[in-house]
Amino acid sequence: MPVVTRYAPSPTGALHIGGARTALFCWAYARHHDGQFLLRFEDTDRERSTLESETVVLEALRWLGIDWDAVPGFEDVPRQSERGPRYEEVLAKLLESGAAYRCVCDDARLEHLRERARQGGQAAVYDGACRERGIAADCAEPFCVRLRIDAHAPTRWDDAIAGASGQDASDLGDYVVARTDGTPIYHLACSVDDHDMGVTHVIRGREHMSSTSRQLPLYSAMGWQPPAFAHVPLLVEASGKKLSKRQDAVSVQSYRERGFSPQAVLNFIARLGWGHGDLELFDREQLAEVFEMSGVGHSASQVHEDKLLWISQHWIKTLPMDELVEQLQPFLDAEAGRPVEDSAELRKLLDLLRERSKTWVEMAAQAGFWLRDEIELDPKAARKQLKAGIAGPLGELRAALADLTEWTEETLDPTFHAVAEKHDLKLGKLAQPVRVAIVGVPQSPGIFETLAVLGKQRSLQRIGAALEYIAARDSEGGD
RNA sequence: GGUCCCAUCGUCUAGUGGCCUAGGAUACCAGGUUCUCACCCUGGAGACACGGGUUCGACUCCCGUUGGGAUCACCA
Repeated sequence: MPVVTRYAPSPTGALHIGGARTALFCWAYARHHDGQFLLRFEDTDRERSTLESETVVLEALRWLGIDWDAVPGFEDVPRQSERGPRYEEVLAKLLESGAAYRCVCDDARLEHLRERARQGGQAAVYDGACRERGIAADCAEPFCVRLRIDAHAPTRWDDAIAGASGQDASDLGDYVVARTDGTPIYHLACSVDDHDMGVTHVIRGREHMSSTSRQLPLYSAMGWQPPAFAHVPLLVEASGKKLSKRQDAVSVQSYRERGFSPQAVLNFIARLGWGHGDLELFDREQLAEVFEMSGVGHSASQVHEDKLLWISQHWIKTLPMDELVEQLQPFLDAEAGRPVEDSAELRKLLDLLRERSKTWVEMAAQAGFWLRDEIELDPKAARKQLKAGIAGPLGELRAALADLTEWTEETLDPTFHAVAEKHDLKLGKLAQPVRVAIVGVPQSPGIFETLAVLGKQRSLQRIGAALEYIAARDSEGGD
C-alpha cells in the first residue's frame, strides 16, 4: 500500500518552525517511500481561522520547498469547514449503531462532575449518565453527541516513534464528538478526514498523543482500519519553555525576513530531533532519501540558533550564483534603497562576500560600500587608521594608483607593495587605512579585490576623501 | 490532582549490557594561515540528572526520586 501522509494545520496564524518541522517530516517520509503528501486545513474553529492565515501557511511551505499533492476530489486544499455533510453522515451512522449516544447533561452538571473527581483524586471523565437513556433525535432539550468508550475499546497502539503507547479506556470517558449545534468536534472531523483521504501514516506533534487514544475507538466504531501513528517530540524555546510564546520570532516568515535561506531553515529544523548518523548538511532531496522514522528522537529539542547561523553560512557559500542573487535581491534593494541591477560586477562582489556572511541581511549590509556612492567612515576605525602619519604614503599611493591604466588585482598589488616598501611599511599598515577609506570599516574582503570591484574612480575619490579627513583632523590638533 | 511522556557536553545529536573514563556538529577558548574580517587548518575545555536494584559487568534493563513536558473542553 502506498504511503500517504498529511499535514493538517489550523489556519489560525503564522506557520512556526515546530509546525514546519512536522510538515517536513511528513513530507520526507512520504517522499522517501514514493508516497503522497497531502495538506488539509482544520478550520472548524471558525473564530480563529482565517483565509489570510491559510495563505501564510501555504506560502511558508512553498518557500521551504515542501510541495504537496492534490487530494482527489478537491481542487484546493481541503477544509473541514466544507465537509459538514460528510461528518453528519458519519455521526448518523455512529448514532444508529449505538456507538454514540445523545447527551443532555448541562455545563453545570459537567463542571460539578469535574470538581468532584478532582477532589477525590480521580481522573475527570464523564460519568456516562446519559449512556443508557436512549435519548432520541426529537428530544426537546439541547443535546450533544458522545462516543461510547467501553472498557475494551482499542486505545493503545504501537507508535512509530514513541513505541507502545496509549492509556486505559477508563481514563478517557465518553467524549463529545458533536456539539449541541450539531457541528463535529476535532476528533471526529480529523478521523473522518484521515480515513477519507486515505492517510496511512499520521505524523503529528506529541501534544496529540492523547488524541490518538480517543480517535482509535472511533475508527473501530466505524469499522475502519486506523492509520499508523508517529508522534514527533516537541520543540521548545532556548529557555526550555513551550514554543508558543515568542511565536513571531520562530515563524518561518520571521526566519525569511531575517535573511535565512529556505535551504538553511529546512536543514536546521530537520536536524532538530532527527538525525542520520553524523550527517549535518543536506538539502531537501537528500533528506527525502535518507529520512527514516527511526531517526527521530524521543525528547524535546531546544531551538538554539547558533547552528542555524553556521548552516546558513554554508548554504550562502555553496548556492549557485543565480539562486544566490535571486534570494539576496530583496535585501540588496532594501540596503540600497532602490532596485539593484544584476551585473557581472555585482556578482564579483557577491563572490567575495559570500564567504563571510551568515545571513542575507548581513551580506547586503557588507555590500553597502559598493551599493552607495557616498560612504560614512566608522568613527572608531577612522580614528585608528586615518592618522597624520599615514597621510604621506597614502597620498603617494593615491597618485600611483591614479596613474594606473589598468585597474585589476594584478596591477594594484605591485603598486601597493612599491609604496609600502618605499616607506618601510608592512602591507597591512597601508592596506588597513585604505580599507577604512574605501569601505568605511576595518573589515572587508582582500584589499586588492575590494579595490578592483569598487572601480578606479570611486576608489580614488574615497582615498582622497580620507586624505581630507586626515588633514582636517590634523589642523584641529588631532589627538 | 488523574493519565501519559521525556532526561548523554551550553545546544543539536551518535551509541552499545562489556570494544565508551562515551563519537560527530555547533558554540566557546588557544594557536596557525592572512593586508583586516570571515573562511580554512590544528589543539583545548566540556555530558551519560540522582538513588537504589538486576547482572560477572549498566550510560544502556527495572524501580524510585528530582527536574521538565503533554493531556484531562460542546479548542484544534
